[in-house]
Amino acid sequence: MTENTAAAGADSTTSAGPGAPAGTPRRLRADAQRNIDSLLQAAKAVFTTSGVDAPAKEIADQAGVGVGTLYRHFPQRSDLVKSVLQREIDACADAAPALAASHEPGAALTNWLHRYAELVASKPRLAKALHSGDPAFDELPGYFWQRFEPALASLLEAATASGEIRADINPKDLLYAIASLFVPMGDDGVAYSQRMVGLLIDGLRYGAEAGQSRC
Amino acid sequence: MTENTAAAGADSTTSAGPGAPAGTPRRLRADAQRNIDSLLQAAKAVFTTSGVDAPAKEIADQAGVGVGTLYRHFPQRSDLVKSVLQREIDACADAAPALAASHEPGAALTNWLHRYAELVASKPRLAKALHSGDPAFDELPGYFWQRFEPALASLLEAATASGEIRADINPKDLLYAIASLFVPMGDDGVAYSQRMVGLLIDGLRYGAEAGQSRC
DNA sequence: ATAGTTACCGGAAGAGCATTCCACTTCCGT
DNA sequence: ACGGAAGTGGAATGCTCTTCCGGTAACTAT
Repeated sequence: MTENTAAAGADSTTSAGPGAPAGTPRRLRADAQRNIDSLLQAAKAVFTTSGVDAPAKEIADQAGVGVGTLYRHFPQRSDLVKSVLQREIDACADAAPALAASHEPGAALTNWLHRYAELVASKPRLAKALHSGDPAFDELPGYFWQRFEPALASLLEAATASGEIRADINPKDLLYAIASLFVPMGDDGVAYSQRMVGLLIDGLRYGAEAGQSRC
Repeated sequence: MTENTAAAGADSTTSAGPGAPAGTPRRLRADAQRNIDSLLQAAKAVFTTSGVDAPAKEIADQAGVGVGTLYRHFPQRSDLVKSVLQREIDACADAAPALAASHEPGAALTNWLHRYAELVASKPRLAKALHSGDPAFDELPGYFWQRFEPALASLLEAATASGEIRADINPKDLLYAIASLFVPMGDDGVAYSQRMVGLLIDGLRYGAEAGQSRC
């Protein structure tokens, strides 16, 4: 994961923001950036163990900062949830080029798809919060596709070019199909869903040799 | 997903001693029953205006009782939510025979379907809480079908017998279809969904004269 | 009808969490 | 090294949930 993480503001980092209204080219101080990282890391851990409604102090303690610092960077709880998800999306999307560089195209693709499935599977509570109708999360689905579609597209392209994968696969469809497999599942069905995803990936291979399979 | 028809029997009368458990349903005192009614009515109102997370005191005040009384009858918040929903389901289901007695079969059917659609449409937040994975609500879907399927079945039967409605309609399918129309909608799309339901109901009529319409 | 026996009511008290505020600390440019 | 500004931490405040118990009103036996 690269250093992204604007807190609530959604700005900062490298871009000076030409479109921004004379706003904040001010770079974040080093300790502030460090604390934000700690908070996001702690929040991710606490969210998975104690749920998204965990006490703020628990997150602050785990990050080794005061609650004031938490509220400074994430005035609303939804800001924290949003940033955690964005960071996870980034981490997963950034893994695509890395895998492409270190594996055969076919292996890179399947590895990444499992990584993606893992991400989708491990966030049932976050996904619920996300679809709760809270307008604070409206931008997340867009970010999701914006990051994942190009990432998968390049992997697919490489695998197709090397002849390991058939050519009639649409990235968005595949992402959506895998995500759908996990929707109805609770905590138990994860293994089942993993098997289904494996089947799906095998299906990708099939067409490469046999031309076109059934629907 | 497979809905389970869980037995929703579970009455509030838990026999205390093994000595005389039979025949002592321990009737509720009159004022207690009155307060429970007030609480359910108030909870319904507050849930729709302030959401399911509204303060307990707000509900107690609106019901004209103390918070102690609320917690006596509904120790858990989910108990209150569950009871409110059951009461609404009951009210809607009980409206079916009443409509059948006071209207032509066709009118009774369409009136009831609109009533049902209204119920489904007005409870997005409650529905969310219901699907939140909390096992406290596991029995509710079963109760839903158990009450509504027979209610609609009798209305459909009468309307079919009088020739106003075609015969190839399955009660459960129709209930599910109407409920589905409201799923993706937020607060704005209610009007749209209502139009779709109207269309659906018109479709029921169509087949009665012309045989079989498009899907 | 009356007195006795409960079940039940109501709100005050205790505990926990979210959020704010500001004196103090740490960083960065000069 | 120094001064100013950005950033920090945690005490303080207010709100809410939940429990508890003295008082009250409803049933019951006579």
